[in-house]
Amino acid sequence: MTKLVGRERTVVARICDGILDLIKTKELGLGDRLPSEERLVEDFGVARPTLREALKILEQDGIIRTEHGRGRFVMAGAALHIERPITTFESVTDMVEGYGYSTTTQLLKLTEMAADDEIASGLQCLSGTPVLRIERLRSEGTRPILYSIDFIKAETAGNAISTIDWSGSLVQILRRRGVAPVASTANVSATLLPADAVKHWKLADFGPVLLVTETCFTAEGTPILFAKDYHHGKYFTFSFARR
Amino acid sequence: MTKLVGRERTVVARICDGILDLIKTKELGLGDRLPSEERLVEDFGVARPTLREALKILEQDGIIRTEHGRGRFVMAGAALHIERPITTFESVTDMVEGYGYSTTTQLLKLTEMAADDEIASGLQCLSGTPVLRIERLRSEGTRPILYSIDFIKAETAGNAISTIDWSGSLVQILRRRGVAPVASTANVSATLLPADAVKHWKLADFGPVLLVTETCFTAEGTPILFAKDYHHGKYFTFSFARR
DNA sequence: CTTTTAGAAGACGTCAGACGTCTATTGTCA
DNA sequence: TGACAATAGACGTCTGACGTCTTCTAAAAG
Repeated sequence: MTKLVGRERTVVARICDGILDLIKTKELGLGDRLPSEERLVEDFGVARPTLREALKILEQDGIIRTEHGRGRFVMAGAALHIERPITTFESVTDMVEGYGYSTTTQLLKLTEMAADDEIASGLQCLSGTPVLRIERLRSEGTRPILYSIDFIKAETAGNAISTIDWSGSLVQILRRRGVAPVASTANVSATLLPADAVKHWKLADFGPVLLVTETCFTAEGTPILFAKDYHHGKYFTFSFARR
Repeated sequence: MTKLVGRERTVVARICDGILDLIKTKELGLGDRLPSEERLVEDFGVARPTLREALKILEQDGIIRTEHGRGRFVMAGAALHIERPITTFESVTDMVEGYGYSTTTQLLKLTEMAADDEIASGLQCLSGTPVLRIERLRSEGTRPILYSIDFIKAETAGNAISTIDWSGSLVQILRRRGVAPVASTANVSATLLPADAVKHWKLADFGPVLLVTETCFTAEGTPILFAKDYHHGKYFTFSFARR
């Protein structure tokens, strides 16, 4: 599986890391000019096209800026280092852990239903397609901090519904079934908890919530999971870079 | 200013657009294999290193995935097309317009003050540094939808404070002063309007707000603007891709 | 002596061709 | 029939060269 033991994966990746190191170790500051391609080629012992592929990546990432005839310069993006950018795909479970919370997950309700328009649009299937609705609540101690509703096509779970431990990471469950989500389109808004959830599960005084609605895709581009995560406003805040 | 009239800027950019077009026009679907480098080199009439720079960009963007010895494949990222991704830097003014709102901006209060810890951290200056506090309200008709507080160093405005029309786009004002913000680190959370703002400006029943706190940087990496934008929960929702 | 201008140097942009390595397929041999 | 070796296709990297853009400098003009 992994043949990248002990060294970098590719030369290009190694160069990227090398240059990022230069910036991280303050050898290069904001606005500074990078060494010329010729110098970098010498320093890293690589060919120019290879070096340029690496530089293009950094440029694309907003780390450096290129000016024809002048050189390359460390850009604001280099300072825009975000600890846990929301733009990096990760499971809710990992995200919550990353925030330092140790939560318990409670499966509120597991139902099979027909996809309504919103779900069908999220999972890119036809309205009425059988889907699994997984309603869960994560709590830090006794305090609920994340109410979520996940939808997956019923066929994805197959007939393993009853054997699955739904209180674990949904992403991991899917990964084990060979349909690992690797990316998503997401949407964030501020709202309140759904009224029926408040009533059914006694979730009053939850306050403003950060609602993240996302459709997760496999590497092949198949929508595999549609999720609505209601993050307690006091416990969650998301960071990202804009450029 | 613009020497890119009539044609693409660079060959690499032209290739990127060309390949994205292939995907957009459905000539290439999710999971499909791209033509080989050799074929693409022929089709686009470019050299292989040049082509590869373009492909590296698309790979970095999550549009395609590369497998050594197998080829390149259209990835989920290609479907992850977001209309107005929050991860693209733009002024609040442009953002609001992009949402189709035609708002009027009201300058609530303009004060000079000493930076507290939060502001100092945002603008990366010392606590106590003189800053301008620009408190504004954008309304759609009579309905307030965006309450914002912006901070810039007093020295940035210089002695032009009184001559500036603060109801315009702050980003544009800065741009005209030669310190155009081009990127930012941002943070989003769900909360309510600050109590004092509600009281002073009669902003009750605003409901849950999406608070975006961001530090904007110039191309040189100088923090130039620290902003707190309270978006009305019912009127704003932000999209982005995660990968 | 000052100003203008042309040249050179430095740096990025692109092209051309070659070789290595990885994957998958095919065909042969046991 | 099954295992293995050869081969073709595709990406990864290297070498070298030429074009264009920016800047600086030094020579030429005033």
